[in-house]
Amino acid sequence: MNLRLHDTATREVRDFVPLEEGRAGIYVCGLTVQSEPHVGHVRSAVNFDVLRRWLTASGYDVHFIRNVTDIDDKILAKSAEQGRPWYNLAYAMHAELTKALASINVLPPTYEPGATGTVPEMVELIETLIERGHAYAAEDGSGDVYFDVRSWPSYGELTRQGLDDMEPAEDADPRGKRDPRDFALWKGWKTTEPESAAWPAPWGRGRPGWHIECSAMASKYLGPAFDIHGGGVDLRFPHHENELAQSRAAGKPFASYWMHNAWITTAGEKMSKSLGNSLLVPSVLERVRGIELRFYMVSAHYRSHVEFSFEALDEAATSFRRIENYLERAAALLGEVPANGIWCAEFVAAMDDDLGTPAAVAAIHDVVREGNKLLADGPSDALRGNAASVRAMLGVLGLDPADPGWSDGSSGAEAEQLRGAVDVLITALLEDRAQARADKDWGRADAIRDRIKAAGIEIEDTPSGPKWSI
RNA sequence: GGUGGGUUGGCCGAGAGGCGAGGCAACGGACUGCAAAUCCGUGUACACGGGUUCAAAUCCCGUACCCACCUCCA
Repeated sequence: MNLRLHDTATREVRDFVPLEEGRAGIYVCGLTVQSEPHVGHVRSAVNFDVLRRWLTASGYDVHFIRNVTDIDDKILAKSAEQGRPWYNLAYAMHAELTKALASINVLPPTYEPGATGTVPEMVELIETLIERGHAYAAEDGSGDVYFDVRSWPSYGELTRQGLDDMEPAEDADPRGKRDPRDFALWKGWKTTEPESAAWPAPWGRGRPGWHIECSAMASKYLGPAFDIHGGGVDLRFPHHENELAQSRAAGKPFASYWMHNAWITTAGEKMSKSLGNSLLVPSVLERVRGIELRFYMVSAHYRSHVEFSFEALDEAATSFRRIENYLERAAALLGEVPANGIWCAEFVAAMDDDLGTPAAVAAIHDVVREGNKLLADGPSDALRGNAASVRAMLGVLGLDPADPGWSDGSSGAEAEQLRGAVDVLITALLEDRAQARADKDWGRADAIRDRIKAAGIEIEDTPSGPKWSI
């Protein structure tokens, strides 16, 4: 079976046919770097990271471009509020985003262009649109340039909306627009804005409109036609609709497939406020590990709305530990298990069916159950193959616990040393307990175990002796 | 007004006409000195009302409720 993907433009799951055999170009709308990322923000990144990994695993040469919007109205407003330069805010928040994505093992894109670094290409694109009669400089002398939606008959094709059915924007200031639905390609500099937030252009200094940046960056790095364009559902309209219109109006075929991920929202209006900051990625990671947060996200289909709750998050973490425990016990028996095992047929079928990660995870659980049975019979090739298979499938989802991508500061040399020290101490206590057990002095044996437990360390008796874990 | 999505067992979360995905929790059993972990077993879930069909969570019609988006900012 071949990979099939849901295409927003056709509203159906279609076979994925790349423009060029064996190669896939993907453009994903990243974030506007205006504040710290919360779990909702990073879901999109995780979803498209899974797409990218599956394509790569399936043999495609993937070119993955994810942009950063580093200049826009919100950034200007927030930086003014905070009394710091806009570029400082954008830079700092970009760093936070990078950190957050690394903490959930999202691979760095092939390239991460920023809007401010692509201004000349945007100016070129706008010039083309003006030449072709699809854009015009505002008549009010503001220096704004607008896209002329009436000049593009197929406007609305992505979301299947007719221009005349759209709710008229009553509060919109028509300014120099010919039609209230025309959107800004270029925003003329205003005296209230910092001079550093403006770039030279034939229509006067100014800054790019929101939509033009993605058209320019996608074309620059992937070409006028590319395979997949992704982003959150809220971007379908107006952002993606506008990108599509302006790109096609400029003579570029643009994306073959449009993919949109659903949101994570918070439960109950009453709670949303109090949850507020606690949903920032670093804060969630005080409760669960990055790999567990990622597992939580991957457990739901990317097009399904997820209502975030800490209960569900904890449950997902418990579920993931079952898989992780299996791999640990297999490794204890076999030594290092290779990461290149085979994917089971159910897993492949699930992933090929529009990235059916919930079914893929179920397939992994089934293999783990088989593995747990094999574990009882001691080391074997079957066990090795099974564990390698689990690692391989987890790897496709970015969830292989042994992936170096999960190592952070806490698992460095210092942590290793600490672990060694704890091991010596616990081993001494376990020797006492073993003696007590040999003497059938259960009271003393359990007291030792309880004491260790009170320190936050669990003791499990396994066929190969007691094992400790934090 | 327009466009699209949703409502599944105690909980999370798949599926899209025909053997109850998977996980978490619970209960029973096996194993264990006791645990833990693991394995085996236990559920008559598809918002509501009609209809089509040998067969409907799944298709059709209607109803209710919820959500997203509708042109800088939404």
